[in-house]
Amino acid sequence: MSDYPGYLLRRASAMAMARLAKHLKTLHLNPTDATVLSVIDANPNAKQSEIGRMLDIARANMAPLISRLAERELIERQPVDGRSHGLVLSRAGRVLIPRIKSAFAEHEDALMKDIPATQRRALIAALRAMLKEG
Amino acid sequence: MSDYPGYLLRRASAMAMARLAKHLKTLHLNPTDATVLSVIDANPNAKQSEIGRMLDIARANMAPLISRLAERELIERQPVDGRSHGLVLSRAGRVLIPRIKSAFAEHEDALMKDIPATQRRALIAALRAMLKEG
DNA sequence: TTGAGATAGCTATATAGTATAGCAATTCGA
DNA sequence: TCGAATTGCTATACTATATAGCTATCTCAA
Repeated sequence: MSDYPGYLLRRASAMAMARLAKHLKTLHLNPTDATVLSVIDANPNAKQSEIGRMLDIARANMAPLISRLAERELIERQPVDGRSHGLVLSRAGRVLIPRIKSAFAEHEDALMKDIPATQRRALIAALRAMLKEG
Repeated sequence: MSDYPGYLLRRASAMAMARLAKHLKTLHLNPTDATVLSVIDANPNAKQSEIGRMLDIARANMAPLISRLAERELIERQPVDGRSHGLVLSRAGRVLIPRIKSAFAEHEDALMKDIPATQRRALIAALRAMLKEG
């Protein structure tokens, strides 16, 4: 429809998110939950405030998100000091990780399917540059 | 944070939308309203279902959006046939267009500021390819 | 050592964007 | 001409995100 990169960005992102959400539905996870789980996997014992900062999720929104994952027994909270706790995956959470990772990988492959390698590199560089001084 | 193009896409889009929304606030418009107005400007007398299809906005969501713009007297509805009507800008709507356009232009410039021309072309091509078989 | 300020987690609530289901009127097309 | 599709619309739901404020805890400099 448009030549505006900004508009293309919006549309492409919305399309990609919808598709990812659909795929993750088989795991009963939304993209954010799945991302949080894989970040916890990669950063065991990180505090939830740290996870939130990494993913740009506000403290207020992290709280119910983490409670939900804890209630589903996908993660565990381990006290670090009096006010914060480290997050780790539970057994069930660890079991889920390979499936999350392959869902992400499939998703990225589908996105990049028709994009030549040179363009991919440029795309990544361009998106990084945009984010750098967001 | 991540090397996943999909995740970068999501973050870049969110950042860009937030920034655009902030700029458009001076016109008391959100990005969607502003986009609809400029599409009506470019396609006078298009039906609202057509606008919706162009911008991928569901019929159910177009209705209140268009009512709002009509209530603010930025657009007018002209009967086309018994069930549909063409949309045109009102005087006030036309007055707004240059300001909307320059807000969009500034926004796109800001996004592309640190991105060399070659990368821009690749970015646009890549985003188009993604959307093509969304 | 203590007091101010920062931080962590949390609750409640508000706002916005989008999705689903369904309705009545109208138009299209085999 | 009659069934199917289209248009505009309402009501509603769901999700993501934003705002404000609370308590408890920790940090650090005076």
